Amino acid sequence: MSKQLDMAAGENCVCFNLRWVTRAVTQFYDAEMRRHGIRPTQGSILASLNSKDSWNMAELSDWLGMERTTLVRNLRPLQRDGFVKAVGGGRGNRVELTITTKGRKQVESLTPAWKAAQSAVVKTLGEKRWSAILSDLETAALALNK
Amino acid sequence: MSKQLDMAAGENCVCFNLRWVTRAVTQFYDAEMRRHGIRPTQGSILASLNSKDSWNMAELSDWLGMERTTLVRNLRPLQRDGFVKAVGGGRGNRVELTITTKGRKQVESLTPAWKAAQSAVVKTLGEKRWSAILSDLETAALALNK
DNA sequence: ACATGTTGTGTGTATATGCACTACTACGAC
DNA sequence: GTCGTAGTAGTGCATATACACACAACATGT
Repeated sequence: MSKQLDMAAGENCVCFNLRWVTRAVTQFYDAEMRRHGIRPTQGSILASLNSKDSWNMAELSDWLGMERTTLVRNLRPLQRDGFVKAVGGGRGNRVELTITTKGRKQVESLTPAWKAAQSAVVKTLGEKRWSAILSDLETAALALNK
Repeated sequence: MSKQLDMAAGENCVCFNLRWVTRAVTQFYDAEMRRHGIRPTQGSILASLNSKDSWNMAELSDWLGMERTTLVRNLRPLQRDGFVKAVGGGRGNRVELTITTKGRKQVESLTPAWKAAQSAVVKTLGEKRWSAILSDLETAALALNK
């Protein structure tokens, strides 16, 4: 049987459905990661910082697809907890963002929890289907950013 | 060429990718809807209220897949602006949530903006793929809620 | 009548998100 | 040199999110 949804019907709002699923998935990852004192969003930021020596604000926000001013605020708990160091910055000045040693340790100790969540989520549809979905969603998101 | 992603690699975190795409899609819908003074999340809530005469808090949060305490707060701007009426409520008492006449009018005047955004987003991948993706994502989200 | 468990609602605190706006720097045109 | 413009970073305000907790009403067993 086909699973066609009527995309002109309000109940099938792409935005609402994506937000709904994202809430559920985020809660699932969060449940695995919270005992390390790190949220999924923060984990993504740390992982990016861990993959390249130095970033400035605009570069990193671009990479993460996160609004620049959102990133400014999302970095604060990570700076407060000593996972990220920001040198320079202030109005008009470039800031140099780097992950600290403590931050790298956090990424490492976090990895098993992330893997557990990721693997459980991937199992729901299988790797192939998830790969196709993420690839399609990336296509859609990039098309909207034009 | 195949588009297989390595789902064990950190860059392909399902949570991060869903959050990223959802941010982009939400911004897109929001750009269409904001001139009506309504955000996408609020629109979803109003549309639900519009589809059934009376809800209480737990029912509606369940229907929306939105944490109950999140819904309590998300309703506030809608009550403040006179789109939703809450009768009863308070600690321990059931609340009866209903959309007002003003709320119904808002839903109607909002519909063209929603349709414009929905249609533009659907065009990025085509109706068929979006239907399949939403259907799969629903399967995944339900599996995680077990 | 009373204890108790279940259901239903709201608050405290913290993070996540983004538009409009401010403010400073750097650099090129002149 | 200075003037304008593009680039970069941060703030004000409002919404969105959810866990831990508090509290009230109700059913039910004793």
